[in-house]
Amino acid sequence: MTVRTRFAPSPTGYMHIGGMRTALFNWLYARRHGGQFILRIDDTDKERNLDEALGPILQAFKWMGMDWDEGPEVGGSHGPYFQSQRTEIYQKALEKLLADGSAYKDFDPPEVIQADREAAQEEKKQYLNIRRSLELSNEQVTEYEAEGRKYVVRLLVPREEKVSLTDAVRGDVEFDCGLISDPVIARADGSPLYNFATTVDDADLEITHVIRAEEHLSNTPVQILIYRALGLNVPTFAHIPFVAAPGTKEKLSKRKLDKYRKNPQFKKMFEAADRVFPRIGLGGCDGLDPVMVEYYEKIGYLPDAVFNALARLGWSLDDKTEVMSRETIIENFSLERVVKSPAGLDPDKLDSLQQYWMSELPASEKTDHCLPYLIHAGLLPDLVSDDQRHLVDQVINVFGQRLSTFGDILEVDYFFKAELRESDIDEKGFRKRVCKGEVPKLLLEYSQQLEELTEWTASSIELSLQQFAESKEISAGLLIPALRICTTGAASGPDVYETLAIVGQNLCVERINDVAQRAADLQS
RNA sequence: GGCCCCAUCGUCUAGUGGCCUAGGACUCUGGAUUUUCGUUCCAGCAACUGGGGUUCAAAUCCCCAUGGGGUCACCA
Repeated sequence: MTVRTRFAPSPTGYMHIGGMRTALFNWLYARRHGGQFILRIDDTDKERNLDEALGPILQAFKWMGMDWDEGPEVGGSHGPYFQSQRTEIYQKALEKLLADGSAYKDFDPPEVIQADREAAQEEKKQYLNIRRSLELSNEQVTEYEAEGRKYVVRLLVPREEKVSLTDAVRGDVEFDCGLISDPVIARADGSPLYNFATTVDDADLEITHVIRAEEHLSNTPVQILIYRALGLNVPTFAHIPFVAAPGTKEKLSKRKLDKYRKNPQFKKMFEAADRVFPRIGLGGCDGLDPVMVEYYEKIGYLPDAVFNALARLGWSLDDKTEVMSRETIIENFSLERVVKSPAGLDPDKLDSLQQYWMSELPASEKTDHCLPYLIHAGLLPDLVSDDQRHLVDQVINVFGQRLSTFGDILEVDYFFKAELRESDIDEKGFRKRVCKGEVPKLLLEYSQQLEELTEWTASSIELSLQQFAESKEISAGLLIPALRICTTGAASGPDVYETLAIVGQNLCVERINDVAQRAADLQS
């Protein structure tokens, strides 16, 4: 039998990074065993705009490079893949259950149920639904229905039984049915509820392995009961640990964002968002946050890095392999090596993986990815000329390992600015490095030499500075930081000679004169 | 509260009774390289939640405690 796994997102308008990890394990398992990975959309909350709500989710899969064999856009032989379009299938299953007595119509209104629950609570007793409607004779049921009384359908739980399952990651787990209330499987309007719809769908789509987050473990006995009542094959279940917030054991949740901003490990991701997003027109952190997969795409992570990091969250290949290509991960993925305890997302680890995968990326691809940031930030026009592209190549080259995420390119925006404003200059560095003794005077003098330089390369600039320093009997180290500040405004950055070479002769001379003159004025 | 799950360095993890004076990676600290930052290299800090068993031998098996988490809807 071929392996078939699935991921069933609700169209919520964004893809949760923890959900992506669950999806990844499903995808990996299918790919490892040459099976199929299916995307099914749990869109029972009908009203939403589906395109808007589903688009970002599909985009996240595409970005991650996780294709699906059946589902939206690609179709497949087991469709439809939207729950909202599968109502007849549920209806049929429901009728079957009702017909053979595995389920029953419950005419108790919600208020009565609520009262029962409160009563149980008051007596400090475990609540179990009271099966009043089960006492009804067939005639009464028909009568009630004729009257138009509302009812829900409940699964009749065999209270004397126990349900056990062998979970692929957790081993044997047993539940006592005597403790399980009869779950509602269909609402008064006939619409199915999650546990029921999921079970019917998983069976109908012939899913062989249900790999999902551990919070579903307690849903499993009910689902197994439904499989049994319907006479369906029970798939293999694998309950994987959820993804926790960095440094915690709590499930990562979008509702706790305010708390995460203060989390020491998480903080820098929010700071990066504040730094990058406003500049590329994505408006701060309110729109994108590190709980969403889209955040990683938009801030400029490599899908390979996120893929690698997510795969390592709760799974390991062996005792030492950390950096893994997709191929390696696919070849080695197994449910047996999934850890049982929750794993906190580790931004530091992700960054280190990111750095590795970035270093593996061909230079021209780095340029391709950086270009949109520069364009959106208004530093380059929409149509980039060959010269401009070449400039980006050079900048990326000297920026080297400092370019971790593509958004980092904005840190060296000075290479793309026609003029350097006073506000662009690092104030502290300016006072400390430029407004210092003879420095302004020396800079003005040296800029004349630069102006006369016939060859404008990093090495010729370096040579000229050395000669100048010698002639003045000073250390070149005195002028290096000042030159950097004058030409870029930044207190630190790539090699100063390379930097000057890229900025260009005219601009360098102009900027040095400007800034040094201002320093000289301040001194007097 | 009932039920269920989980428990190794700060973090992610290796470990399935003897290869464990517990291994790797990230972070951090120190050093070397680099007239900045970063990179790279080298070194270092750092953990089996506690208590009982079982056994010649336990991080590994069993029990209890503690702690953490999940779940108990006409949500998914």
